[in-house]
Amino acid sequence: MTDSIRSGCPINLTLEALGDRWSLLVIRDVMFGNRRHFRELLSRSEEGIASNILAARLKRLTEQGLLSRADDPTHKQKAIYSLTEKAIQLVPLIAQMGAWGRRYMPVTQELSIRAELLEEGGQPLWDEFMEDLRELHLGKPRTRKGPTVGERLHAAFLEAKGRQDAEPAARAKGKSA
Amino acid sequence: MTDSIRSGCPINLTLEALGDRWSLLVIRDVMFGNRRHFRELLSRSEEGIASNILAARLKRLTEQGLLSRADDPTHKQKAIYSLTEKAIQLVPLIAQMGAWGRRYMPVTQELSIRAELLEEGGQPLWDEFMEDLRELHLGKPRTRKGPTVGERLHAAFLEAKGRQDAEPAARAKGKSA
DNA sequence: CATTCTGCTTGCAATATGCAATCGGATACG
DNA sequence: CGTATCCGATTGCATATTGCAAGCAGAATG
Repeated sequence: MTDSIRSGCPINLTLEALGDRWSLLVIRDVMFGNRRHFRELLSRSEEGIASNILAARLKRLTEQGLLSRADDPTHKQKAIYSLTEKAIQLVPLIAQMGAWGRRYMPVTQELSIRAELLEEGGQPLWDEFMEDLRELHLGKPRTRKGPTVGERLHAAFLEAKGRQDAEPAARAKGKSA
Repeated sequence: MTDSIRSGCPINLTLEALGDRWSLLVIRDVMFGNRRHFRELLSRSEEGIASNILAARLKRLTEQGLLSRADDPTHKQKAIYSLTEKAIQLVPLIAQMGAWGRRYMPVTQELSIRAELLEEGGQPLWDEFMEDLRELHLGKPRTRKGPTVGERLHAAFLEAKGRQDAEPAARAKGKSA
């Protein structure tokens, strides 16, 4: 996490901002899981981030202008983390990461259903998602009606999860009943 | 560079494959700079990679199936590194990284001209570029004629560089003559 | 007043990175 | 030949980052 700039190349600078093992995972959890508090990010983390690492990343991401931090009115010690526009603009990048990972890495079905939908939806769906995120994190009311992209992704995730839970062990043998 | 899998999430797995400070820069140099030998990657590296890190990354990327290694017939100690299809499929991801970096990070004009062109060209240009890379790295002849995307990007880069060299220091004050 | 929850810190061991020097073999040049 | 250069790495060592477990003080809850 040294902040010294090695070169002015866009790829390099993006890598310096997000190219470690945790930063983008934190943003993913805020973005797709709507985790807004420290404890939520800590205890519901799929990968099991350590508290000191999470604290360091939240601090750095806030300093970098990717997250903003606000007091929670319901609890004087609670902090609410929100995505900034800069982070919301990462949606296409994250979608491409998901698409590539889904194609070439040993992903689990359950966790990749969202990536699949994002890939199928393409830029129009990404734009919708970004609109929804702006409402959720920046307070800008959206014009579109109906369920948000986040809700649709989450519903599909739960559906895939339910389908998998109902059908244990059978997958490994390729059976369907 | 631990290889233990933390979760089956596509984002996480992509991050585990490429989410360090150097892996993607090596791929970038092979892809855009057509650096195919160890020494080329080492000495012409914009960010100044150390030889032990480069060796470790080349080894790991080869093991991961992102690069392939072949003997150079002209020199028994030379190795030629080539992109695999898996790495060529990173073009959209890298293009999005460039686009985001260009928008939000303090990039240098000279080094971001290629990212700009890739962004403007969009998916059709990315597809062309990937076709060209397949010819260069996988030996698959391309159907299209004319200069490759790599050549066009490089020409634009040289042009931007020349323009900047001819006009020293003036940029900082916003003068044009 | 004790318990739980809040974001976050500390100590410490393990791992990764950065840097400079160097390796043994292959090639080029005289 | 002989020696200088090039080849893809490797080694030793200092520093930086990570991972893990435990603990912190203040705020809310019962």
